[in-house]
Amino acid sequence: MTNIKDLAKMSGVSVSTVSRVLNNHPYVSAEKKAAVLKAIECTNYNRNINAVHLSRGKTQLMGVVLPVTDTPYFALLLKGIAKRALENDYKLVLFQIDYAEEKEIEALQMLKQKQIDSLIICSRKCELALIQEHIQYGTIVLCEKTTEKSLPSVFIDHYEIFFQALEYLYQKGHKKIGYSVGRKTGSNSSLREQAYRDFLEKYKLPFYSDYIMDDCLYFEDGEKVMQRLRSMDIQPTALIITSDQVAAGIMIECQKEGISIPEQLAVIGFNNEPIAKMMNITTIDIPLVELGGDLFLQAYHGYNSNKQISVKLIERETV
Amino acid sequence: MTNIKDLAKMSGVSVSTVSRVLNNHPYVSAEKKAAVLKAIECTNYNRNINAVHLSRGKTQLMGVVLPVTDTPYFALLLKGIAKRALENDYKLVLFQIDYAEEKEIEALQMLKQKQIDSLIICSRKCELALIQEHIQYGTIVLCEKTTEKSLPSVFIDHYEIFFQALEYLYQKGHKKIGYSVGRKTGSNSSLREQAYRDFLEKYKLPFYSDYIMDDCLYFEDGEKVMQRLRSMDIQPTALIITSDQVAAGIMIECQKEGISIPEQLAVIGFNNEPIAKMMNITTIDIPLVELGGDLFLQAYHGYNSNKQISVKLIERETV
DNA sequence: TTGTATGCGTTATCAT
DNA sequence: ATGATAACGCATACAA
Repeated sequence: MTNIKDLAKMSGVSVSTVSRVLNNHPYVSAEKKAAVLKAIECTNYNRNINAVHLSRGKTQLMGVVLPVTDTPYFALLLKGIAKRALENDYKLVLFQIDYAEEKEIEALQMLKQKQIDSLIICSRKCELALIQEHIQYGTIVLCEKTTEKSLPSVFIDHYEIFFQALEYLYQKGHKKIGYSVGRKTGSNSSLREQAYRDFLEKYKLPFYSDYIMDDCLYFEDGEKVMQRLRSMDIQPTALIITSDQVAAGIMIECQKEGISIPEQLAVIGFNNEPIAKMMNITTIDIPLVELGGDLFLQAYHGYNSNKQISVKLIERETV
Repeated sequence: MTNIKDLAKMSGVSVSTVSRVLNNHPYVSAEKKAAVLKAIECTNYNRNINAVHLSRGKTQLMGVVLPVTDTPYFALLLKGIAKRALENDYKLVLFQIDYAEEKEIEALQMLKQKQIDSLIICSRKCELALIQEHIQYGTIVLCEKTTEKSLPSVFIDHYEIFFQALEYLYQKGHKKIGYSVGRKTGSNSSLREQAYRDFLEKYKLPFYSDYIMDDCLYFEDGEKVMQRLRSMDIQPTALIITSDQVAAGIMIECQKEGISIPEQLAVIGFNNEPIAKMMNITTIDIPLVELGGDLFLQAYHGYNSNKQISVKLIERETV
């Protein structure tokens, strides 16, 4: 492997001059530049980027923490992040951590160790305090509401939108409303449960713990939801499902069983995934790709702000 | 930032001893080790990983090239890769390159520059010769049949399976068969077209160029397929669709229009995605997660082999 | 078992 | 405009 020292020797200049040519610095004469360029050409030279990183203290690498990549929510978020990364010539280090907290901490470690310049945490499991400790080592951006915690974030207000969806169903006459989430852990789920409990409180409605169904991430989980529904003494008349693909699974299951939607069961999906449009599912439109892009840009520029992304309910035919 | 030099000074040993402690080398006395450990504790020391990389010439980073991450095919492949990476404590650098060849070359560059130790190319656009040139810099594993090109790979035989699907439809009485692909570029698509042409040749069937439909990646593209079908003078009686989610889109569209499947239109999907099971779609089962895992392991161990993953047709109710 | 000295490849500082 | 040299932080061959 040839290095700049070799190049310097070959082209009869110093290493500094070679470095200047490599980095397009001004103040280097045309002849010398040509000589260096020629040497680079001849030797098929390649810069050792690790040396550059060590010297500069930066890596042009951004970490992305997410539990899984094969659900629409995270896939679209990642799509938005990756798109902006591509535009800005930044590389992404993927931490697909499958809800393992220790791996989340590992990502924080990598920031500390300067292997990555910044970090986007799409879904958090560790304590906020731990994240706080690490912001000194690089930019960290969260995808949850952190306005009062002085941590950078781009987020949607899950409490607000969930409450809104519940109100919508209530206006339509529903009093027994269940819902599904991906995982019970995570700040989004907490916010949703809070909204749910506040809603019940507001209208003096009873709380049934089995109305909250977790582990609903994939299409086929729609089947599971319907099974659970059957096992309930008092069945809900409406469901809020936090992914359209799960909602679609429910619809297909209902079709098989002859349950008519929305007459016998109302369904609100989430994300406004393409499948929601095709199957006419009433849903919450969340601009996930845009959200991902904003996450990237905020991490990229190191802004310490909190940006809320607005969402809206799209009325279709399942309520 | 404290470094090993500081630690050495603090604990009254040499930098080498500190390094040994850091790397769990044997032959270091308990007292000195304790002293170093204490110094590490006190100073909240962190190793600068870039310096380690420079010194070692390795980064523990593996690159993954793929066009998009939000289609089931690539999402599941990535899932398999990420799973193995997690197990083996390896980090992934994601090149979500959106079919841009120059970005593919950039990944090759990063291998050359030692920013990544190895590279998995899930979908290729650049010349094989270019890849050949780069294997000297690190392990590269492809996800396509490369048996004769002496390039490492884990693959499925798209020609064979496509031909088999065509034969299956022919046995069922279909003579006008169309198909869809994600992109026309890419080796998989070429193989499929070859199988298609050979099939037509074998049974002396006519070739209609509009029977090959590209840009079918997402659920909503099912709508597009049906539109194209309507515009044809002679409509196919059967379709091979290279993603179950597109096939699902087609089924929903057909349901809306009152076209009965398989009576009026037969459909074979691909990948055996969860949606295929729920909607009873006849499909080609491809163990994508396993395939992804094998891609990782081969890149990880640097094996120079060619592993074929077997697939099978799953008969359900759409043919 | 421990320490010294050198290398890794580049950038940055400071002369000239 | 150019060059010498000192960082950057760590690993390791070699000597002791």
